[in-house]
Amino acid sequence: MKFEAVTIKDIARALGISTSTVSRALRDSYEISPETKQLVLDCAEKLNYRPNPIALSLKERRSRSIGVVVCEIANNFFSQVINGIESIAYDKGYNVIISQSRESYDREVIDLQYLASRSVDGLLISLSTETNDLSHLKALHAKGFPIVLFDRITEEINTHKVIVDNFKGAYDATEHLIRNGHTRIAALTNSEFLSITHERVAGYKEALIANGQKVYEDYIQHCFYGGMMFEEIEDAVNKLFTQRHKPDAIFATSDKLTTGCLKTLKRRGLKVPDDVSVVGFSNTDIAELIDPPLTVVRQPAFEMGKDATELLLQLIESKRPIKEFEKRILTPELQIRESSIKKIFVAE
Amino acid sequence: MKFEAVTIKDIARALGISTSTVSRALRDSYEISPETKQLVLDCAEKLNYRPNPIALSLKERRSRSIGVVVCEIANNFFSQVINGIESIAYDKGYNVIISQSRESYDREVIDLQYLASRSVDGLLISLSTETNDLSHLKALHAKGFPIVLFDRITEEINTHKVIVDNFKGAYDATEHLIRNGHTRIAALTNSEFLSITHERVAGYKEALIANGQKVYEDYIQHCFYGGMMFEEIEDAVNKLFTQRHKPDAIFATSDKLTTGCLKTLKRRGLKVPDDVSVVGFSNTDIAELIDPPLTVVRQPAFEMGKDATELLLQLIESKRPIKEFEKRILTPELQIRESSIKKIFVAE
DNA sequence: TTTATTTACGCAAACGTTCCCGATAACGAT
DNA sequence: ATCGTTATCGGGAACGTTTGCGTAAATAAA
Repeated sequence: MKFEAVTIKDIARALGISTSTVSRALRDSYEISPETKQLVLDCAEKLNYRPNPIALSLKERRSRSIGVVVCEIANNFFSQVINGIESIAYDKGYNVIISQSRESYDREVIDLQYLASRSVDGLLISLSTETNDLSHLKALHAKGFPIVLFDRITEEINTHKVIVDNFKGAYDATEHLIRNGHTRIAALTNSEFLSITHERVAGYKEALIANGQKVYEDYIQHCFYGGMMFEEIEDAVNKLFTQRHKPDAIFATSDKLTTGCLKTLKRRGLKVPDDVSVVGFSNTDIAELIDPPLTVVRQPAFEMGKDATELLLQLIESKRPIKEFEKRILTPELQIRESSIKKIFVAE
Repeated sequence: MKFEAVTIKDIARALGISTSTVSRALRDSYEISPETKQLVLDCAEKLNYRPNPIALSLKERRSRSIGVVVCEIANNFFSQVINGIESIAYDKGYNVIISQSRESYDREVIDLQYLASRSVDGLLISLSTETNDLSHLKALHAKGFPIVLFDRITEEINTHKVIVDNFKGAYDATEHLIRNGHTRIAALTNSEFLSITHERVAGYKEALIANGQKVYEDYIQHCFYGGMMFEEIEDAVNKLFTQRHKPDAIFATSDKLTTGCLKTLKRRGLKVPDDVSVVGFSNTDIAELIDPPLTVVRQPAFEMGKDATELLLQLIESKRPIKEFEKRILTPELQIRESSIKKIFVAE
């Protein structure tokens, strides 16, 4: 179905004047007489004229839209980030175009190519768990295409970045478990390619060491696909419980891993926190409703989206090339609830 | 920062041929010699040429993008719908542009204007809870702009629609509560403007009547803003418990209302299901982890997104105006867990 | 050899805007 | 009467592509 829209030409024809005059009248140029302006304005109103953003984009060589690539939309953390992105973009008159990589490197490359071929003015991206090779991003970045990295970043590209203090988040969570008497703390985490994995595992290890506990590599389970299929998490948790010394606590480093872990434990009939304590990175808004109420490391997701978008628009709208880049590090919050408090010390 | 891209002209200049030849060579036209084609292809490859989708959009008067308006992205149900939308759009080479109305009528109108001014080829929309006047949608629809309504629809506009069987979902949920011995079932629901409110409340009432129970209007609490602010839900729940006969069960008709209801009950110290049972529409993926495991009416959100997008693309890509419209009604699923099972009948 | 057909390419218009240059007319100043 | 201003408008190129039409050369048919 073709949907015919009224253009500046229609107004010109209706009024018997030129398109240039119409254009200028609409933009309130000084070289158009007040009478003509009013005529044009009235006519535009009557015909319900709307400027064609595509023609404008072509002319101005900018689309006033930004691309977003995340692994998944249906995820508490990322949907909150997108919320933040949209809030800023909306205020500044930018459209938001969203792509999901679904944790696939190939899709990430395709998404990037697609978005970057000048249909968007800039890009916000959180890397997929499969992504190791960064040439697709580097090529774009080298050409001067505005990119801001958030959450899952890489040091290989010199641009604005927004993350949370993952080390601190993991350190605090682990130390909290230690202070509550846990001595065999396992970590359930993402692919080793990811920056967040490194930072969070480092925080976890450092907390163990600082508190005189040893790091057992067998206690660290990686989920290469970030738990995109449930079996992956199930296998990882099961491996944890086939060790000679079963863990007495699990630290999960992402939203999906945390809920996947809890489901697996429940299905195995393991009680939290009696049999095993759990604390995880999560942005769910019903942590308090979970059985038991879940101790989480909560990220300021909305803030992250806002900050990343502000930095991107700054990049896009700057006249001269920017050479100094910023790395914003937001602070995660440890929300302590019952899932991480060993009952044995409390009971009678 | 300007980001210069290589165009068809650059290739033409480099090869000393015309732009038409380049264009035709790239589109593998029969009237270009194999040698020239190869030359052009090689050159395009070397310069890393990407066609400019904006120029194409202007030429073809279509943008290959669709607009989506929902009240909120950070919501289990809607993010799953968007997931479905994106999956189809991606396959068909369409971009997805997302706007949030945040349950505000004014923002919905603005979003619509913005998207519809020919930057998108069609629109998927779920109405905001505030929306009563539909003239903004009607005007667009009258001009032949392709629109598909989903979830919160209206009968005032004749186009494709995709919903779930809200009546059945509510009926089944209510009947389930009745069969489990509940006699004072309250309903926590959205604004009366919304189609889903009507349908779900109707199902609730019908189930009561069919099972010989009376309908008390005081047991039906509406949240005009759909629970966008928590206090709204809190107030509604509190009102329920200031009745002379306190309800022994609550049926909540949306994701946000369900979780908000549970939070309020928890904060009031009311036990579910001992003090009051709860069943609600919800697409959370951790219903089983909630205390107690939550009985939900789950909507096939991903399917809904897919179906709506398929219908929209069908509308967009059809040569002649479509006059026969479809209303797809998907089936919701009642997932029974413990939150709706009165313990008193089970105990000792 | 002449004519008709094919092959392979270029010209230019078009999509909807903006904006640089002119162009015209009216008017006051010389 | 001539000139410079000012006010007001139109012509046309440009953004990157596609495509109808024209046309030259090469080939085939007569």
